[in-house]
Amino acid sequence: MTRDPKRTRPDAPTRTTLSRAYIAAVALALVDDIGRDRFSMRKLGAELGVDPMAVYRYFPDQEALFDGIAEALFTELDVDTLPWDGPWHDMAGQYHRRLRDTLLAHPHAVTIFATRPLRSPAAIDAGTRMIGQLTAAGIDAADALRILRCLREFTVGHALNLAVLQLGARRRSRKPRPDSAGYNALAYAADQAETGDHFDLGLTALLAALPH
Amino acid sequence: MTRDPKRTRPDAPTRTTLSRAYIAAVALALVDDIGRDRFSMRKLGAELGVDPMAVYRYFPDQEALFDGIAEALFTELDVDTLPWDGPWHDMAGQYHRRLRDTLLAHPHAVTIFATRPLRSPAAIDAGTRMIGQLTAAGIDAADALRILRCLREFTVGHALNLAVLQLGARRRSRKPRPDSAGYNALAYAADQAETGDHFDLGLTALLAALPH
DNA sequence: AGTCCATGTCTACAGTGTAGACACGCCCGG
DNA sequence: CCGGGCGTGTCTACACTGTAGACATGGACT
Repeated sequence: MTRDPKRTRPDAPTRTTLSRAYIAAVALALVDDIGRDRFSMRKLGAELGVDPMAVYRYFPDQEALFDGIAEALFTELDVDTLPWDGPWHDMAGQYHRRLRDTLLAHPHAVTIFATRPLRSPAAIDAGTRMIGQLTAAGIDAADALRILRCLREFTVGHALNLAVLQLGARRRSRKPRPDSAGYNALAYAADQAETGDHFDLGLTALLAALPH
Repeated sequence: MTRDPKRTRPDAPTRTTLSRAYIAAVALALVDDIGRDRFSMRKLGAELGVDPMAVYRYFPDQEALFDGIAEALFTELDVDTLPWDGPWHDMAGQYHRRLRDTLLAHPHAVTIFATRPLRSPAAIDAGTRMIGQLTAAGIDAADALRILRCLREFTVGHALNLAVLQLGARRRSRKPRPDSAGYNALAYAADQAETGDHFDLGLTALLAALPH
């Protein structure tokens, strides 16, 4: 089961005190390990080597901690290294591909990311920069936001769908054999289409049909 | 707060015994009222006028009950009345618009729907019918599945995003005034773009760029 | 030296999902 | 007619959850 027994867990920064970022990173690693539903503040405390209540000095409640996890995922995107100077199609394409890859690297955390708005300064800053790049290309600001929302919603929906399928397949393991009665056109198509290889199809379709 | 004090709750079918469908419908109504996080089996039992443990005669656990809620949402789509005989663009367009409308009518239940695969017979049947309509139009089965996945992922991602924004706005109520420092290009664009009116943009873009 | 405050700890409480034994009504073979 | 099974709802109990509130402690600053 644990393919990677020594799962990478962020090292404590010489263990002086806790910090929001460190707690969020450990919480993310714990969610990666055991999933959101098995996650608990007590287990997080144990993982931190600290009383569970200590976390509440840094986050008002579990919901805020999950906001922190979403933030940690966002910083993993490293948006500063995007092509902010080229055509916006390149920037947007790369950004959403990175978003997809990052989310799929944390399948257990995708629902956490997908179910809350990201309002951290870094995220807002990236959003404004994107809007700016589109308006610089002659696109109305409102249209720019619409376009970016479409791309983002497709990407997040895609990652969420894949994560759900992948995690659900683990416990069900129901794949009808080609000779069984349940093997219909849908199952046949699913056999042909590798799961997840349609992301580029949708992304390029969206980019192609939207204004340049 | 409760704009609609007498919230429509499905009538008991002359109250002989419970049933999976009835329990799922009441659970959905309860989630609509109080949200998924405040939902509990005990409250569901109270709403049903029955011991909480009675539900476990019909669903093995809460997760299975939520599967039932997702099923209830799917049946609300009434897929039989889709234009199964016309061009598949019409069928797919109408289907995903209905899906969006239904999900937005249950903002508190969107996360439940989005975070589990739908494997009910009705859903599988609808899926195979859709695949069939696309292959009848000369599209390879694997490509048909890819196309449908793109559309579905965009739609679900969209509904999830809107639900999250709408529900989050209720508790935060943070909308920067135009004269404040936090009013940047993103906030300006958000003021211009009505939330949610970009769905047609993305859907038609996807349909236009995909094979006919 | 004394005060304050940030940080971590402890206890406690209300509420959760659900396992397992129990009670009651209906149906059906004798 | 009966008696027993069985489907359905009930009750109790347990391990576990998030988190409020009081407490300890150690270093920093006056």
